Amino acid sequence: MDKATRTRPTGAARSPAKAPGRPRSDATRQSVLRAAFELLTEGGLARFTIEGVAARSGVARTTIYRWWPKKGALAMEGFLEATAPEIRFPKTTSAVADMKAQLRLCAKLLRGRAGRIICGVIVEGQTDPETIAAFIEGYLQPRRREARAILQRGIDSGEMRPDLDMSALLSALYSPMHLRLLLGEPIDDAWVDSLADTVLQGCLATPTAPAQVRTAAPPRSA
Amino acid sequence: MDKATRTRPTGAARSPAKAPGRPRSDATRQSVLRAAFELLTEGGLARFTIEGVAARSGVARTTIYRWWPKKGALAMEGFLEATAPEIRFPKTTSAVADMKAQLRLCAKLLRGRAGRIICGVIVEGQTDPETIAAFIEGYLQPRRREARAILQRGIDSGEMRPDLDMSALLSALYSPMHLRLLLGEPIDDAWVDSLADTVLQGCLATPTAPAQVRTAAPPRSA
Amino acid sequence: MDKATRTRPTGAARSPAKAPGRPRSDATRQSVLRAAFELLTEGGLARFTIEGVAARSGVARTTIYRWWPKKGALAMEGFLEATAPEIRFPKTTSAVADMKAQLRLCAKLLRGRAGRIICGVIVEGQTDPETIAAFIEGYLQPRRREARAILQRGIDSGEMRPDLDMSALLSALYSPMHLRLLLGEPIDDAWVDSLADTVLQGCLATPTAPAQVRTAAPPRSA
Amino acid sequence: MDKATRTRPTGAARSPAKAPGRPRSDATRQSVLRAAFELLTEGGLARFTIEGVAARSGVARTTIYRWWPKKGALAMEGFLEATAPEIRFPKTTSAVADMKAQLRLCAKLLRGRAGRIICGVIVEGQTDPETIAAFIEGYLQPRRREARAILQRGIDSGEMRPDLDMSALLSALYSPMHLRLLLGEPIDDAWVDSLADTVLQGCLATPTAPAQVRTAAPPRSA
DNA sequence: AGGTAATCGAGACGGTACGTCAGGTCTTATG
DNA sequence: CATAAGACCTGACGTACCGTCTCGATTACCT
Repeated sequence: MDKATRTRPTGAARSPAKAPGRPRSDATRQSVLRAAFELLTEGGLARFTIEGVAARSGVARTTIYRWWPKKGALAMEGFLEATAPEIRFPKTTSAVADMKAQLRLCAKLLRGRAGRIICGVIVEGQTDPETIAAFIEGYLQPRRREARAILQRGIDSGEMRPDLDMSALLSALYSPMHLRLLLGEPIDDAWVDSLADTVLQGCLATPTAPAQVRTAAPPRSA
Repeated sequence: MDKATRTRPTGAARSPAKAPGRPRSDATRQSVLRAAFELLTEGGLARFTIEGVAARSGVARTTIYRWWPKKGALAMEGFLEATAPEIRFPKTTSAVADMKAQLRLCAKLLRGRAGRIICGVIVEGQTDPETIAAFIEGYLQPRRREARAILQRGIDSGEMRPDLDMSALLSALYSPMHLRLLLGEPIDDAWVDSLADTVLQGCLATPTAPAQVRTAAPPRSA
Repeated sequence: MDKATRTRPTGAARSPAKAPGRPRSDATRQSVLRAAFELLTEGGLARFTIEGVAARSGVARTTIYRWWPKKGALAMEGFLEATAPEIRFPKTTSAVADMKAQLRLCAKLLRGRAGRIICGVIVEGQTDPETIAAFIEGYLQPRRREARAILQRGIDSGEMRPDLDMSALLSALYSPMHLRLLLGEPIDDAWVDSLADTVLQGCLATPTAPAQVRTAAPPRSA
Repeated sequence: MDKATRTRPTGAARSPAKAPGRPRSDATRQSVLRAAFELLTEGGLARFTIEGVAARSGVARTTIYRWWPKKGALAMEGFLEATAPEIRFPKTTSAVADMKAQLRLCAKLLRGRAGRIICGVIVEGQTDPETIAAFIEGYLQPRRREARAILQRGIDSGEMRPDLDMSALLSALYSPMHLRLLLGEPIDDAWVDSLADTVLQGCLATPTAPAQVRTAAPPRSA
């Protein structure tokens, strides 16, 4: 975010040294993020409080405020820190199959601890635009980019229509599960699959009988 | 909602009946709900506070707590009170046209003051399941019911496939705009239309060339 | 001070009832004042902190702020509450004797716990004029009034000059011990006596040899 | 004061001596003292804060802490630095006249910026004995010494009684104006004069009618 | 010239207290 | 009973300074 900027003012400068005063303690940063993540995960939002994070992390409140002036920023960073490694993208077969695989992966993420945090981030975002921006930028966009790539491969291979409205399509695929998350409704794989089928069914180059769509799209063959 | 029940636990008597003590003042109720709605609308969430509502409505805090023990309940009730009349359902031509009309109507609602409130309700709902339930029950369900009816008419008339997964379809159509609302992204009619086109395109009984879908579906004719 | 005003807005109204809501708890008030007094007495100034008072008294910080928006006000009121009964005025013989008696009494007060508090009040007063005013009004004035009466009796009886500049005289008699208090210097009775002798020696109607003043002035007799 | 000692623990050598490391920057010292003085003068105590001094002087906080571990020490040194030159002692006529002249001079000082600082020093002194000591040593004592000299001259010339209790007398003359300062009461020359008259009236070798004292003491004549 | 030893600036960090805001609960009196 | 008014406790907020600490960059003197 901007701590990076703070730590290393000149983005370019790869010179190892530069910061004047005492260097920022990474241990402190880690421990704050971890505490934030845990609290958000356990008590979810209600328990997620700067005081709480300070208490659990053993870091002074003031220090937290120094680096994360907004609670949302803290939540978001804690989230990214903790879930970044979890984001694995699927291999490749047909575009539809890949798409569904990624959706299932995403659903799994939402079902887990990360789901609670996303709710927290969105809630915080209601009061602070920057948090929302960070969320979109740091979480949604990457996923959309990847999904876009998958779809593009589908178009290129002739599996999918070339006139897809990608933006709309991605919304139709990803929004529902996030809204469900916020509404506390379950997000199981079956549901995700049926959504994907329903939405993708009109996107194939060769419109097929509904039943067929269910079993992944046959390339251009037929 | 349930204040009726609370005021007069003697289920049977809905007649003008005799209440033991001083009867609940409707003026008070109204003024609280109006204040809540205004605050939520103006300051949105940050300003929406029991204290604030009490101050603006001129009602004692205690009284508010008595009737709306959860902030979410207050928000939700204020929301319904104020927006119920605004919910107009579209006439009828083709199912697709009706669907798009309703989606646009809904989008308009979200763009307006009601949008702010919905965010508030969802946020409150994160801490209080009852609020979420009330939201789903009182706002989402009616809309879905109506949409379902539209789609059913489409199926019955042969305009749409008979094997639609309605639930998934409705999610695909309605969730994206609500998520956009929460993310602070604009919800204009053009976007809504392109979403509807994208999603509905695979739902027609007679798969059409993409361009054709754009101009509303021709009934069964061709 | 003004809590009185707050509790009973209409000064005149001695009618037993009037305050709307829940009446102020006197237990709370007492316990805050006591805690304040103790802290001031023990740790003197450094330890005298709203948080500390709250902790020791078991009263919520907010409640303290409600009634004593300035720390000085709290110190002052605690001081008066606790020392009011201690202020005993001397009997009567000759004016000079009475005067010295009162001075000794005052010195004793300053030597005790009250001394610490007076320092606190004066310190707080440096930032808040109202505190200083309360101190002058509530502590200094009463003492001066009494001293004035003593001197007046002395004049009436012919013991003292009729042309005394009372104001200056009182300053000369009372200020030194208060300044000593602030400077942490001891205030023993011998010192007080020698001061009184020195200052009063020029105030007698019949100027006497220095030594004679020491043994209190003989009324008009000689 | 003692920074010398601190800088060069090798007590003996006050000669240009050998300092191992980088010598202390006098520019820094000056600028800190000036900033301290200004802040104390302008905002009086509330604004007088190490951070503030650092900010205004452009000197690092650490550096300030190194040389003035107590805020009081800083205040005191800044005070002396800035007011030392202002301390002018009166010439000579009669002892009483000299005395009054010096009192007026002192009053003038207290009325000015120095007054604010003295308050600050005394306040700080409440928490730190060294500050009080420095204040007494560096400010009060010099004045008292001079006053003592004046009175001694008066005694020697026969103008004043030889049995004066100097210590008490000085207290009676100097304390009142300092206490007034702390209480925020005005210290005008007229008031100072009347105090001096009242107190000194009993100190003359030849007791006089009150009116006469008012117009300065007649040397030895009568 | 290099080493040693100090000052000085910059800033992170853990703390304490501040004063405020909101949430809830309670105690009274009145309608 | 429902209301209004308000006292009270709780918990968190965000801020201001404090005093300590770690760095690196100077700036001397002393080999």
